[in-house]
Amino acid sequence: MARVSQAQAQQNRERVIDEAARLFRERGVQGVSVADLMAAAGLTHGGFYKRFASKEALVAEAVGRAFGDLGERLAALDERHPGDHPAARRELLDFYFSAEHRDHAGQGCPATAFGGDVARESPDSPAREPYADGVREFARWMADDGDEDNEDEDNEDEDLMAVATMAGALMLARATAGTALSDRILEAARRSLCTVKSDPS
Amino acid sequence: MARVSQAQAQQNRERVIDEAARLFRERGVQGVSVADLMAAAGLTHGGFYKRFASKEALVAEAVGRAFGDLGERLAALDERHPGDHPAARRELLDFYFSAEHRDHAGQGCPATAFGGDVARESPDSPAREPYADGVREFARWMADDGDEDNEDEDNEDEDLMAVATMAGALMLARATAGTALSDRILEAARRSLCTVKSDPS
DNA sequence: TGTACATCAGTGAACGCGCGTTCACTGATGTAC
DNA sequence: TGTACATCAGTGAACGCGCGTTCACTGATGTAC
Repeated sequence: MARVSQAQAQQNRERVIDEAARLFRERGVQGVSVADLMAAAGLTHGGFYKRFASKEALVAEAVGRAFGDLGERLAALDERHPGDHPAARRELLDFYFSAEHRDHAGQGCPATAFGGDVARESPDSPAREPYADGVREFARWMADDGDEDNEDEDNEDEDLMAVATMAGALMLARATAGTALSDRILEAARRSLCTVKSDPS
Repeated sequence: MARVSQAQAQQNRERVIDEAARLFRERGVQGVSVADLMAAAGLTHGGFYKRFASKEALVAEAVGRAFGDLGERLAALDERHPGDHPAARRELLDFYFSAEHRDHAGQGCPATAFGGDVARESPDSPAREPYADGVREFARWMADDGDEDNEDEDNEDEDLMAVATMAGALMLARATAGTALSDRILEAARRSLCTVKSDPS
């Protein structure tokens, strides 16, 4: 097992990014070593720097990948509820505030899972751009009322706040996991957000 | 400089906890070494294990300290607005969503700054209890309408959601710091929360 | 109040370990003819 | 289509470094008389 076809090499690179997107969300950027990542992708650590400039560069790609996966998931929700964005949003919120989501950060919301880590990256860290882009897109999806045109500023605010409340509630629920408070937070969030925007405005 | 009076020793211990509460919030638990902490407190790292069982044990004390400081701050706000809790809450929110608060996590909200780290601690980590206690107390302060008695369940939900929105907005603002989005998030949060509860219910 | 000595807070060197990163090497892949 | 060889994806050992933790030591503090 030494040289490998270009197609295989590209696949290997993608697999490393996928594993990074999962493991970084689950254990934090500092909680996963380069060797861990490469092993998770079925490789040895030595080849890492053939494909990535540094661990920091991979973090940026992992953030982009995680938000990309979220985008695909959101698009799939819209396809399952054609012409009924509020229904898609309701289904998202149902998952978002589930114990399942709280207990599996690795497949979950990147805004929450990467939030603390990106906040502490240096101001010019390459991870910041994909993170901000991802949050913007996420808020836009929450806002999107099909093709209606009530896109005033107050609405934008409201949808940013929906994302903030979602990320905050999920973070608090995870940090208090195992207590009754954690379940209360998830329930309160579901109640709060599912009633605010689920009726056509 | 070797042995030191018991009073001095106790003061030194407190100083280490204070520095931990500050540095852990600023750089994250994994971003600060035991040697860093002891140096910040003006000591050498060797003596650490005379006062603390482990770094993990100090994390728990630092979380408790940070929430304790928050509690004192909230009490001081109430004293500055006697009999007018909504005004105290308004003043808190004004600070909470300020650029100052976003840019100085070390002195800021522990629910936000410790959230990601505590979420990733093991289920039986000693940091979890002070964290959950702190969040409960914080939500209770947000709820407290002086001595009125509209403490029904919906209200509890509402105040948990206030804390979730605050923590989420602050985390997102920090992770997107340096972009226009960050300022928009803070402004939207201020607008959203300052109007919801500032009028007497 | 003064002396003798045990205690122990803090020091600094050391421990094993895992980190991010580098590099000489290997052998299948891709290519030139 | 077949052969000869350069390329380079992945390997595994090694690098310097900083981590959490331990420990023998020091000398001022606290205490017994």
